[in-house]
Amino acid sequence: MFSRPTHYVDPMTEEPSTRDRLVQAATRLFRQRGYDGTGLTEILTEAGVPKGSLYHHFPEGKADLACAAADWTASEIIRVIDDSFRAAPDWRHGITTFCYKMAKLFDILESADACPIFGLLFEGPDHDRFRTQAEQSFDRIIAAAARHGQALGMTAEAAHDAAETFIIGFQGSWTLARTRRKSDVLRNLPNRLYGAKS
Amino acid sequence: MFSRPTHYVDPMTEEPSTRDRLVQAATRLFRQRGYDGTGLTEILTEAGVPKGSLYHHFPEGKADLACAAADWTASEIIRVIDDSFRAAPDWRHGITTFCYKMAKLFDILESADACPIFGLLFEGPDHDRFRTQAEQSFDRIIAAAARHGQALGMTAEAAHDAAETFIIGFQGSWTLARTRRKSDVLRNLPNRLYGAKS
DNA sequence: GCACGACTGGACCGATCGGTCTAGTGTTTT
DNA sequence: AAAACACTAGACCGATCGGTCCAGTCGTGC
Repeated sequence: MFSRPTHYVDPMTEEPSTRDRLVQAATRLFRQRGYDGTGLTEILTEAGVPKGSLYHHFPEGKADLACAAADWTASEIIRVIDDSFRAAPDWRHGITTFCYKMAKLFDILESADACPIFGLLFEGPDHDRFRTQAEQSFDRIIAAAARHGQALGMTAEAAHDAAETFIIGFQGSWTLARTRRKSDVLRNLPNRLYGAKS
Repeated sequence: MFSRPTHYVDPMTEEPSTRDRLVQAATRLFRQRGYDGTGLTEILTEAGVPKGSLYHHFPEGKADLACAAADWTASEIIRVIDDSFRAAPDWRHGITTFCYKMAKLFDILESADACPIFGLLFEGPDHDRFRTQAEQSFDRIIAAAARHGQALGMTAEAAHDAAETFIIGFQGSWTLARTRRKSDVLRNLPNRLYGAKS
């Protein structure tokens, strides 16, 4: 029997692993202050982890950590998408539920953070690595949404298109919502995309 | 007679003023690497300006410069919007022209830069100042687009709404175009928003 | 001429950056 | 018991960060 990989939360203990605490602290801070705006010490303090551990789990340091954070975020987003579509009778309902869920998150974050989805696209020295990472994460997210579209009767192509259009609109809406500090911009997105009246 | 304000380009000389060179270098670099990712020395080198001058023109330093850059960018965007609508027979034509112009810019920038419009929203220590600055700039841009909508027969409300929806879609499209390095995402935006076939 | 403000040029500063390195602590394997 | 390994702990490093300061250079008005 091979040992359980330590970078997942042990379901038996309450404590997330050191690695996970790093990833989650990093996710939060990168979203708030951006890649270059966040110092390693800040992340380490928030995670309650010494520097040595960071470079053990992420040999390439900050960039490595950022990619892990992006990956983790994408998975979280997909989870919310799946949740939103679970009981949705049609595409618009699923999208609307997702927007409302995210608007709630937006309010919790006090309108301060970057869009969780597109915050994946960090600037930074290693631009191309981040770009590639972001591209993959987006495609995962879009594919997840498209799957639900297909399950609701769309053709593969139509579903992919609808998912893409939605993610585009969502990203723009989040940013505008942030500058205005109004989560209703997010709740209004379905009306913008699919016509007034819900 | 009062002296000409030195922060505008003297139309008689070719040389942009020191202040303008700073703002333009800052605009370019902030767009490429973000606020925190750009060092002052980098900006100063690119602009060919010593540090003392920066703090003469922008007493509050980097933050001041960033706001000036955001303002300048907004004006440039509005200029492109006005250009795009100059000969447009209807809203969709104006928007389409704008998208094509920006797609061309996107290609020139080699897909590397952040969206010129929403790149205005810097992270940074002084978050609220930047947020306010971004909010005003967005409103200026949206108002500019809405004006053209009204001139083309929309009601004030409809025009504002259409402009807002478009800017939202544009921002999302730029980001997706960037991760995919495909400017066609921008050119396709009118089809997404207003239905296929141009 | 000379004084004065606007502006330039750049040395200098403490703080913080990301990253390295080594010592120490457990746990597992043999 | 001992060696091997996974991981923690944090002191330490040179580089670079944004910002300050002041001496020097103009152009202009008195």
